[in-house]
Amino acid sequence: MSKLQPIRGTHDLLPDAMRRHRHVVDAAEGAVGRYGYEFMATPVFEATDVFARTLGETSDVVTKEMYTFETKGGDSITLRPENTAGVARSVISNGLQQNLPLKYFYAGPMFRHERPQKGRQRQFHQIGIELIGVAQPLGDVEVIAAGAAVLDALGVKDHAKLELNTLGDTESRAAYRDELVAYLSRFEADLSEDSRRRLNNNPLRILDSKNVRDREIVANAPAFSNSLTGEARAWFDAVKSGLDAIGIAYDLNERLVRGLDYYCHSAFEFTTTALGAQGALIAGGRYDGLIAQMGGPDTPGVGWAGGIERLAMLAKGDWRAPRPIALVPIGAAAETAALPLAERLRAAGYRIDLGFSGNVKKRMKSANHARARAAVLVGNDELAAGKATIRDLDSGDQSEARLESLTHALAPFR
RNA sequence: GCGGGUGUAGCUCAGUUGGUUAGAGCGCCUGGUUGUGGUCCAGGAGGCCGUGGGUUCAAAUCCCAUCACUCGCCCCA
Repeated sequence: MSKLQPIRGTHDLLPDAMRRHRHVVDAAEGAVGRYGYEFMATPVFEATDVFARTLGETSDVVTKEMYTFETKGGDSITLRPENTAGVARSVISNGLQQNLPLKYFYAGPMFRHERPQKGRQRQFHQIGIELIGVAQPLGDVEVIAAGAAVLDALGVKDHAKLELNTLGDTESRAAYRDELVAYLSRFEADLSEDSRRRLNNNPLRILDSKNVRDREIVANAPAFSNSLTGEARAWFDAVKSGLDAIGIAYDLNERLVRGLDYYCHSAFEFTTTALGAQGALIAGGRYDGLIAQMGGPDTPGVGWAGGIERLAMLAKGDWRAPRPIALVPIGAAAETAALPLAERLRAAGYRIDLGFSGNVKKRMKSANHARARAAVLVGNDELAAGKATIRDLDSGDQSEARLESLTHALAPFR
């Protein structure tokens, strides 16, 4: 094992892994493209404020997981831990509220300083979509449907189930928060340390605690659904009936919460049990308050993000490298002729392997290693006759073809 | 940040109660084949046994520390 290792929590994407990775991105782009979402990208780093203010000063991501640096000019910048804040910033920066609704798809690296685990890295990659400027429950439905379509395209639908909850509107949440804090305060001494801390700054998160004692206490907590305003309830009902109408099954989960203030109405996760502790494949929700909170015009939004590595581990497909055709020159004269011949075949769309050195045996061996479909042998005999020998490397059959008509003769091996 | 497991060849792994030149399979290289791959045969290269310290006549093996990976907690995608 070499001493020179990548930074903890980061991984190289060698071609085998990269093809798998690309497949997730391409399949997702295709799926959400049918809903009108277009590929875009924001910078990998942003001013620290973009994340610190929007993700909530108390969230784990902000308090202990961000990669934050000071620039030579003295500004604080942060490697993005997620992409929604960056998209929101972009909407404001570019004055995009003039073109609503916006439908964006993104894919790229995110950075969180967490303890690495299976399906959890410090540099990881997400795909995601954002629907900005739609203040109707139908927006939530479409976003969720697009997520389901991505899972379907990747062949992982069977591994995933959709969990759904509502966080209501601001009024509902404030009312519930008071009620919940009142209830939990009676058990403050019994709560876990984490949950006691959350009691002040993030009480909804306690509903999500995995601590056994916390769960017992939470089991009898007042239900959020009772605090919903009529408007919030109607919104949620509309989302549910929209999903029903297109046959997307979901499990209601009142424990599914988001700790961040700007989240409202729909919160959802496509989860799996196939990846150990890392259950979330795609997670998202509505964030109507976000853009306004960042200083932009009051603009609603809803979206989700999915972990590419997690999806790639479950995705079904064939990731082998595409098969080339090997061009095998024999002798000095043939080597000279091979280079322009290779270029001509490449220009015609063929994937041509032309080795840099080696005798026939060596070149044939590496052709086999590259899983080439065919080898094109060109030696003095062939050159003199203006021909090439084509060997089918699967069957071993050989035939001859005139050099001028090679692009046609190789068609079966394309 | 907290707990458990694991670190031996490029990869997957053996390695006895501590004992002499640390092994296998796969992969890689060379040859058997001067213009023909896959199969077969023969040969070869490649290891500071994760790193540092300790115990011992002697450490891949026992002890301590450290780093990395991994599983779980936490958090999330």
